[in-house]
Amino acid sequence: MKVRVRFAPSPTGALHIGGVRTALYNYLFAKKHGGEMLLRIEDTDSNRFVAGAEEYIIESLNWLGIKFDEGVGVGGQYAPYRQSERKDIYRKYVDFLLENKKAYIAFDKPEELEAKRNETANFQYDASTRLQMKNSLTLSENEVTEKIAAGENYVVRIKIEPNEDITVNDLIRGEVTINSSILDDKVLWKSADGLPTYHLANVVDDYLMKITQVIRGEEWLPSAPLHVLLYRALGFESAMPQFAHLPLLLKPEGNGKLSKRDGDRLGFPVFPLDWTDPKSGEKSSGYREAGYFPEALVNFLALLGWNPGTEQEIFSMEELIDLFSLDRVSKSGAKFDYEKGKWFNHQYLIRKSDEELAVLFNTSTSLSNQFDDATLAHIVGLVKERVTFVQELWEQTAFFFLAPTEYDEKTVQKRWKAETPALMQELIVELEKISDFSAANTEEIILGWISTKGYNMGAVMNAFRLALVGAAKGPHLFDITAVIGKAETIKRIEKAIETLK
RNA sequence: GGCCCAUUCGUCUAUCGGUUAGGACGUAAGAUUUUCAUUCUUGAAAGAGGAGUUCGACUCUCCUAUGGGCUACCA
Repeated sequence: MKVRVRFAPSPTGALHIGGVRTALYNYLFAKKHGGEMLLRIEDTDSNRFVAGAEEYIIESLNWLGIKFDEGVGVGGQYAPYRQSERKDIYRKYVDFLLENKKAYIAFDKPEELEAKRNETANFQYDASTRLQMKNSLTLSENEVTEKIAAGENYVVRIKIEPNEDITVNDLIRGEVTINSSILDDKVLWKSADGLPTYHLANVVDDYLMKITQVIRGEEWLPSAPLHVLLYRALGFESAMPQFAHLPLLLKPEGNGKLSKRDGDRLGFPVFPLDWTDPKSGEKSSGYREAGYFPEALVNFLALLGWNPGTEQEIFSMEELIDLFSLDRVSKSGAKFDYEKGKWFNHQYLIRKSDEELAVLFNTSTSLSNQFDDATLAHIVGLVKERVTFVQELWEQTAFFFLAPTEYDEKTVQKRWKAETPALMQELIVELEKISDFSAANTEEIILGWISTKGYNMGAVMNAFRLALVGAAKGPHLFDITAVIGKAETIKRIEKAIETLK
């Protein structure tokens, strides 16, 4: 049977990083088995619908290279893929359940239920209580039809038979068994917006869309037995998909799972892309805008809860697909370690060619075109080991483009002594004599000059660096002089002498 | 409260009854370097606790503890 999985987010805001990982695992699993993945939008809660969320989800996954074979934005033979557009389909199945006494109609109002919960500790709408409530089990058929005819609102609840052990065979956790008595008669059809709840819509759609594996977060594990019961009641049991409940992504400190509401307050983005909440106007940053490479984020996320059992850390999407397996997914939640995420980005950055980085660098800053492409690539290559993000390249290379306007005070105190100006004057004289200003040649001549004169290497070189860079940092000094050239090198030394005295 | 899931260095993890418990991030020290960084070397750092099962448990079972999830006409 062809593997078919789905990623089924709810458009209630930006997709967070945990959702991204779920999508990624679904994708890896599907591709590993030559199967298909579809995108279904679970918008059955009209109250929580957020404009733009659907587009955001699609753009995010697209950026990360997680591609759908079918679904919203792609189309396919099981369309529509937006649950709000499938209302009539669900209604048929609810009616089927009603006819077969697997579900019943209930008229209890939210306030009445609320009151019941307040007066009875651990109140649950189930086999032990439903006969005390207002529903088609306690009311006569006439009363029910009259109420409905009178326009009274009602919900449809599943009728859970008590005292039955229900076992869910989870691909990650093995057998999970619970007794049906602890389950409540969940609402399947809401009166508030005339739409099914997640449970019903989810089961019906997975069945109709021929889903073979349901790979979702662990927060769904408690309701998995309910879903199994729903498959049975609907007569879908023989086509029931397998379940795999993924461990959750946890906050780095304190406790709880990572959630949308964390925004930036944890000190790092929880969203793939920048996001502005349309209602509150609150802005949250995303990994893309923070400077992450999509491959790096994918690699980092893939390893949060899964590993191939080897000591390899860097994987391309193709390698991940090749190696992925659900039985190597861990069972316990993973705390999110942002520092490690940065390391992954650094690894991807240093693996990029100087030319490729130069292009990214060039577009990320608005520099003057004082250097040609080859020189720019050369400059980037000199410093790329030092940075995590492309946008950090500027602070590491600014002195190639601009002469220092100020000099780091500590370095001045340490490296610029009374005798330094005279030394620098001599250095200028030596530099003037050099015709081949390449790094190697300049270095040979200057170091030779220092040693024949018996000067202190550190005294000359550190002051020289201070004059060129303005601080005690930067790559090999003669790599800098070769790039900026003889005239600029001398000019900077003269300026330092003048400024620092 | 009830139910479910989990538990190896600070963090992500390897180990599928017999290992000096390995790797990575982070961290400490040292080396290299004319600066800073890189790089390299080395170090510190873990099986929650208690009972079993077994010749032998990190690994299997149970209990406890801790963490997490769920417990809506939200997903």
